[in-house]
Amino acid sequence: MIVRPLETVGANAERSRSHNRQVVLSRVRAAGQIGRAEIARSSGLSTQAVSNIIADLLSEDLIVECGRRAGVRGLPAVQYTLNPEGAHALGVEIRPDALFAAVLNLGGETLFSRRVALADTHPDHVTDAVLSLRDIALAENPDAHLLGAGMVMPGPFGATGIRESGSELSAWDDVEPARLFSDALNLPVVVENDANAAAMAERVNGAARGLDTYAFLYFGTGLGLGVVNEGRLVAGTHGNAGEIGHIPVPSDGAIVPLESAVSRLSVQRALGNTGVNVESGEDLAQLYAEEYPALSQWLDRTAEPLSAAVAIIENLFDPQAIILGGAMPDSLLDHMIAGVSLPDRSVATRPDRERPRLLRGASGRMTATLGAAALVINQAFTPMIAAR
Amino acid sequence: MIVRPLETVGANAERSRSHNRQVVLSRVRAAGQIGRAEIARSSGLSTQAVSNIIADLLSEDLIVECGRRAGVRGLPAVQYTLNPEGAHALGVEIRPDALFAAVLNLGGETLFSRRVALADTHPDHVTDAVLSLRDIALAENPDAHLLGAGMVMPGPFGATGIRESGSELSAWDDVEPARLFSDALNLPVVVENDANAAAMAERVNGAARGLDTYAFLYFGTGLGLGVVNEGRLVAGTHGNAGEIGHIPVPSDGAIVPLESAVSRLSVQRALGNTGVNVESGEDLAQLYAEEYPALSQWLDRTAEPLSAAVAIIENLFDPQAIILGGAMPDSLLDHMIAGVSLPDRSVATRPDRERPRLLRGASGRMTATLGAAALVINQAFTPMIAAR
DNA sequence: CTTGATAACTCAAGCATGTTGAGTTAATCG
DNA sequence: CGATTAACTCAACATGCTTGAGTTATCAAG
Repeated sequence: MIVRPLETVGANAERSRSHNRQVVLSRVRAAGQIGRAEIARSSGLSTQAVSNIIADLLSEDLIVECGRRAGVRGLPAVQYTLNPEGAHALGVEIRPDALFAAVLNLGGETLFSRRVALADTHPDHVTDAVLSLRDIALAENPDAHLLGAGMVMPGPFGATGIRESGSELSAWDDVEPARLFSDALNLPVVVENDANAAAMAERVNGAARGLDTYAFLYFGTGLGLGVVNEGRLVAGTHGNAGEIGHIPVPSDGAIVPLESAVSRLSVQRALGNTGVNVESGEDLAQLYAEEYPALSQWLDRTAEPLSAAVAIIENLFDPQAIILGGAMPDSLLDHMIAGVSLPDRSVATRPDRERPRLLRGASGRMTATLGAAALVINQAFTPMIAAR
Repeated sequence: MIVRPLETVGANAERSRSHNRQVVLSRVRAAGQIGRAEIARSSGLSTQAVSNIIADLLSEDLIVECGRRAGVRGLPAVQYTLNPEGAHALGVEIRPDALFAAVLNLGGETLFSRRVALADTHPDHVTDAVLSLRDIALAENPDAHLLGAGMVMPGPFGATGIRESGSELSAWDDVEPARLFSDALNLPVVVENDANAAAMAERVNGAARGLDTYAFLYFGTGLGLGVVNEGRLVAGTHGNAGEIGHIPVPSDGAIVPLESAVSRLSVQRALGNTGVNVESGEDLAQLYAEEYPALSQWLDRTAEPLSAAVAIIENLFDPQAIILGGAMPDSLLDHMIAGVSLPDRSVATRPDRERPRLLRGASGRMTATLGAAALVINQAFTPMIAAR
């Protein structure tokens, strides 16, 4: 029950059905409400096939009937919508010092979220902690029907050049986390890094609703980028794509790694130099509200490197939008977005845009955890033959 | 018969078969030679299903038997390989002043390539020219069985901020090229930009053989990037992903667009300042062999911006390799590759790498044209349910 | 108010394709 | 040389989609 096997797989009747169910579900989600004939037209399936699948989905409570469409000739089409409470997903974020868990429903609404401290990051101990959080979540939501679990772990995965001793969970190097948790939870498990997960959270219930090609600039400890292309994460060879914190950008006449200028750590350092210690997002929001000079200066200095990063992302990925979010107060995110100078010479400059090029996404310390669950929700809507 | 409809489509028996054929073909290509049972194991299909498909492929001459596997217990497995001459693809590159065409076989070998001058870039005229080139190609290769045609056109597509008046084919703005050529040629047609097409050429028969996640830095007029993630092109919202020429990079203390420092145009300008006019790749190769100072200096100056670009690509995409190619002589490409300083702090630095991080790809003015045909060849090996 | 057009939907038969399990064949191993 | 192993074939079977005829509910036109 592990995910990422990645090899494209052959189709048979059973897998076709599973694929078609997801095609139908994704149409229902995209449309909000929709009738069978319309799904059939847009999916290339016969109305009969769609009818059969709809009957299945109804009996599993994944969708519900919601009236009939009137105003046109012919038999009024019975409309269907997602039933948000029809299925749920568990999201877990593992950090060196704490464990976060959340439960989302199909509609992307948060039903549960919790933090527990983590004394020991050894895989066995983490597994126990995850199991007990799962139990608490299920005790508080007895009707939750878990489709699977998403796990967020500190990247980059495997041994790479970006190792910083101490900052990672070294005992995990020989463990295959997906298998470990899948066996422990007895659920399908997806593992992703924080930025990718957070990007998915925006798609399931956030600024990326309705988008399928976008990038999410995630403020974590450093800075990460989650890229979604045609509804699927661009993960790279080892799942380490989007390490945007390390790219060289201009800042005040020098070339620096992006996250040394634009990140939580960077603002903490800047404020620390003035003797101010920020612990939480609230502290930052407070200082921002007070127009604390060192913070304003730091924000001003993010404009240049951030603009460069935006230019890079837009030109390399041609996304529908770039979303900023994560561990940074909304007010600061908005300020940074306002400060970005969007180059006119960019593939993103088009006369027919109907959406801003930069958006603010979900922020706060649960962002990645919610994203972990969102990975599973998104999967429920992603047709599966021929790709993960 | 247009490609890029993009919406995931429902599966039925017929589409499953088509998908499975491509799964089988891709396994045969990947393995070089392989038996039915092994394909079955790796694809999740039954041996019987694979046998049936193999029988089809044999009767269509797409594969051929090539002996039996010996040395193991049990009935020796009959092995199959691709028949390179089993199918062919037409590639066409449209430039403002000329039309290039090529025919590739399934093995990626070039059977035909031709250039004709283009007096008029009006769609009707271009279509006529394409048709007559197709006729010549078929006359010289009467046994060619065309699967489809790939078209390369100057990007970016649609109206964007990167328009440079005159450099584009403005009469094309209201035309849907894929439909136009599909109707004219009566073949399935794929349209891509030059960098993306060139990237595919490397995969079909070049430096990216066996890779499925890589980036191709393409020297055209400017500089483009073709990104392949899990065997599929990352095209972006409007097919304009990979416009790497416009990203800001450091060069000699300044921040410049990458292609102002690293591109064909850039080297021409640098040499032009010394009174030398380079017309062709041969001129450049010649100057390089002569160690012409202005060229050496230009090459030295590419190292810094190119290194930045490589760092950006590696950290954003986590590819198996980055390939440099296009309109630049091999000797210059090699020199540039040697000059790139690969950061140790990168997701690409891993102990278990068995491939260089930078490779030289196909170069020359036909690169993109061959890539156009390669798009079609690649498609023949790409399972199709649930994605373009 | 009737009649026809239209479109969604259902039913049942038909069909393509994959699966299963019982043989068959041809190698290696002991 | 017999046992074992593994690839392969055959035929019955299962699944899930399609097709085409028939039903129902609405709108539009006379």
